[in-house]
Amino acid sequence: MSENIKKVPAVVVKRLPRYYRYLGELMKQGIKRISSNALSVKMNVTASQIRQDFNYFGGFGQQGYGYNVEHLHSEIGEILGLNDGDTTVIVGAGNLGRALASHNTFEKRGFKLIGIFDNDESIIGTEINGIEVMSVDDLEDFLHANRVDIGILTVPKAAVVETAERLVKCGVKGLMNFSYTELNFDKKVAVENVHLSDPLMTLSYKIKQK
Amino acid sequence: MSENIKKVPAVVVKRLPRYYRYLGELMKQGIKRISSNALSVKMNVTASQIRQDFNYFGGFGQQGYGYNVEHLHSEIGEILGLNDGDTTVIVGAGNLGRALASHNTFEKRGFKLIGIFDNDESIIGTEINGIEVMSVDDLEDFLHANRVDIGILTVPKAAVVETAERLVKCGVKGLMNFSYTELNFDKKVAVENVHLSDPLMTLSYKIKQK
DNA sequence: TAGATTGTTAATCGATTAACAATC
DNA sequence: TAGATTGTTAATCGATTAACAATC
Repeated sequence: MSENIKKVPAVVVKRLPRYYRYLGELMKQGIKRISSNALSVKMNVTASQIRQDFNYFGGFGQQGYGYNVEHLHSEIGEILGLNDGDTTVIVGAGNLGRALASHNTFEKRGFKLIGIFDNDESIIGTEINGIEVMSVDDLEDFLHANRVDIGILTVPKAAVVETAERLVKCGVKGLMNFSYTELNFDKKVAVENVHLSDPLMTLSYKIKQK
Repeated sequence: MSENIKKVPAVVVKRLPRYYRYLGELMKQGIKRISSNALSVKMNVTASQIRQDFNYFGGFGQQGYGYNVEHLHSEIGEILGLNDGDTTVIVGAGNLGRALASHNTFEKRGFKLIGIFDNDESIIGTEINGIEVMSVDDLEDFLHANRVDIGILTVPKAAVVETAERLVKCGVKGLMNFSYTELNFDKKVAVENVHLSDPLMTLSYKIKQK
């Protein structure tokens, strides 16, 4: 029941989306409550870890009963900030940028895509998923006119640092970087570097071991 | 100098692609050798960890000198199996499937995309990145005629389990799953579940803490 | 109430870091 | 050779698991 005083380890935070996913699934199945033990079997982790993880945020269960699935799901969503209506822009309307824009997964988790930018004249003005592609030249204007929380970077590697800095300068607080470099900002800016080829490489490694 | 006897921790394997990336970058910059200490500064990890990690595979350095960048890079590539010419197919030619097919990152790491499949008649027969989209009905025929190592699953959630099983039944050894479920196969099949919304959610969390 | 299951403390395990002898 | 830096062992730290008292 302790307040959120001690810092939550990054490893715990990284597990939250997975809990969120499983609990969402349970809800869909109409399951109202679940014990840490039952959940541990489904998720293939220990019940101890589940209870420890949840207790970083102050215990959402009830002795003798377990956890209310819907309540726990919504609490984790709240912890992750999925109800904050975070706004995003995608910079780089290439294949990946377009795919992410068209994907509805992000919206489903409560993120609002409000702008797509590119520097290709032939793309600017076209629509992706109902949003008009704007020129990167208008990036600052847009960012000053609209609060943007998260920037999704699907620009070529060579452009990523400059683009990131422009976003940050205009108040963007988080960056999701898909290019083959690693962005590193000071503590003020949160960064997630996503390298799609990494899991493919570890797969390749695992296959060799078989 | 020990042989690859004790099992390499998963956490070490996961770091290999990152080393590979940094070493590739150093090569491009024309840097021939580097000490664990210099690399640790660049990568923002400890020199100790770097040396420990490499020693799981048997020490690639030289006392008093450091590591030969090109040699280390190629050794890590070898460990990851990037020279094995692993073949892949993409099942699901939606936005994400198309983006991955068009992306040249996978090829650059030595993976060969040899087939794309979908069930949409209007897509079948069209070309993506020079590869014709085939019908999923022909999946088994294709897999029997061609050795496929890794299957990349960009099908809707509802179809993923069945599709995965079909691939595995035909000898596919690894699966990269992009759908919003988690695949779990027995030890024989390697699986990497990639959830693109996870990093976005942890970003959202981190932003809240600032 | 008795049974179940949490919240939480204590024990264990594994991963990271420090230290240093080996050696290029 | 002297200096640098690895490979590797030992110490520390943190995360996971086990255990159990609290309590619904």
